[in-house]
Amino acid sequence: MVETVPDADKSLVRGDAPASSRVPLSRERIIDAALEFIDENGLPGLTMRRLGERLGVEAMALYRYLPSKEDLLDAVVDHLVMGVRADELVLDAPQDGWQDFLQRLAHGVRRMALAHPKAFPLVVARPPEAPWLRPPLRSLEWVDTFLAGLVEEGFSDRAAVAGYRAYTSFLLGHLLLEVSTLGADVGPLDVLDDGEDDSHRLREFPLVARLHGPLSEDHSAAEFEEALESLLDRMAIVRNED
Amino acid sequence: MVETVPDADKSLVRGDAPASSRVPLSRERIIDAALEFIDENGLPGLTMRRLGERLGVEAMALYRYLPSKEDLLDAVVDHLVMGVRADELVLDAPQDGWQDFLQRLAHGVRRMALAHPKAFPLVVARPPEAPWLRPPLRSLEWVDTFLAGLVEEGFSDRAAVAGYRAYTSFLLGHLLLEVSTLGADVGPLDVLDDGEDDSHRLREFPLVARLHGPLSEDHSAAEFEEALESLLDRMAIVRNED
DNA sequence: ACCTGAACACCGTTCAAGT
DNA sequence: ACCTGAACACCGTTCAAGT
Repeated sequence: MVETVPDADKSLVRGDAPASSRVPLSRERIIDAALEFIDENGLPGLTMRRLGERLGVEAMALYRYLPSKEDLLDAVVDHLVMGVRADELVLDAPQDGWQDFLQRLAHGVRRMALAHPKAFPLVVARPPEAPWLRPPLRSLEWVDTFLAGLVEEGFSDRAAVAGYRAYTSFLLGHLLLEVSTLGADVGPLDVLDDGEDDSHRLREFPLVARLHGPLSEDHSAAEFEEALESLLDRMAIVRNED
Repeated sequence: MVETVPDADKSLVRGDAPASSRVPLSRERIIDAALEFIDENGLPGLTMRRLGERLGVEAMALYRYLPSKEDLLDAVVDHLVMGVRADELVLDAPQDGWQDFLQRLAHGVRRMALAHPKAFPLVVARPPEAPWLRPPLRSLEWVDTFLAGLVEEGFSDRAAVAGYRAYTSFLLGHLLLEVSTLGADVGPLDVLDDGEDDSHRLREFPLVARLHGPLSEDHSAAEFEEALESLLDRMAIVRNED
């Protein structure tokens, strides 16, 4: 987001090397640039060489700050996951009960996902460090915050852990599907081919054809809300049974 | 699964080229081999060249049957999604009510996911052809079957569509997380590093340390069942409200 | 101290040529 | 009709060398 490069010398005619080398490279700067690149061009387009180019540097220079591309992607994921903690609307601990706490957290994660639809699948795809670090809450910090929040609000250990699992499953399913309809374009090689070929096959499936209208409507926000409420109701029952 | 190659000539000492070229290449054979390869070696290991090698052929030969690697991956996904229809335990239409229908379908998809944990993420990752073809039920066939099943059982059009969306979100979230703990190893480059570094950071998060036991237990099956029941209950309410 | 050039092994893909 | 050899443009990554 923040363009740290002073536009002093845009003198060079062809902007191939923006000479942003004034600000020295850093892990932070590389990670930010990678996320921006993914937001703009999609995951498959991200290349060490192209990322270097964007930073006014040869690809090999990046290896002084990150051991590999894998590590870069992990760092981007961490950046996103930790970014949710910086969201002022998401507070660290329950203030108005656990339900309010989980509501705010869910909306914070959703904002992150919608802000970076092409990067969010990464949060899911990177293999987790431990089986109980479940995306999208895949950090010790978040697991701790989450469990502490529930235990402090009267959940048993078992119920808190069960809640963590159900909650992450819910977030993942809903947000991944919502986001996939946004970040669908893999690049500029997108040929619009709707209409012809689709309607051909649609004649085989008259029900889908009839429901084409309702099927195309987007009610993601309302559906997210409803499913979240239903999950919280379910958790409330488990909590009181204990 | 089915080895169509007769083991007539395993005569060649080094098994580099299994000379399976007796059976001519075909789209089917390539897709099957690709799925097996992913099951064994993981997605990142799949390469046109290595897949050719497995089939006793140079990589370029594959291009007579599939236009690109992207198309190959799409074909693998289709193969998996359609494979669920061949599962005898999953029947096409409601026989004992819609709840039983959705239960059988959910378990069929789950069996597929657990049988191919390293390939299942593909079902999610491939960009959908239309926004209303939602993984893992991403085919006109399944959308039609699903909607027909519900409408036939008294759901309004709107309720059936809402059900389709809630149901796919549920399957995706639960199965992706269940499967990611299975297919976690990206290849043979897996260095086990548990113990030392983890326990170091764990001292910062005493609650996670305390709950390490419960957090490591696997109750996927029971949690899947419970969440599914809860979803069906929710759908039953929507159905009756209509 | 920080970056580059040249190189290596490996990709996906095309196409003329082999059998 | 079906497959291969050679080639192209592009990867991630290493390392000695430049400034």
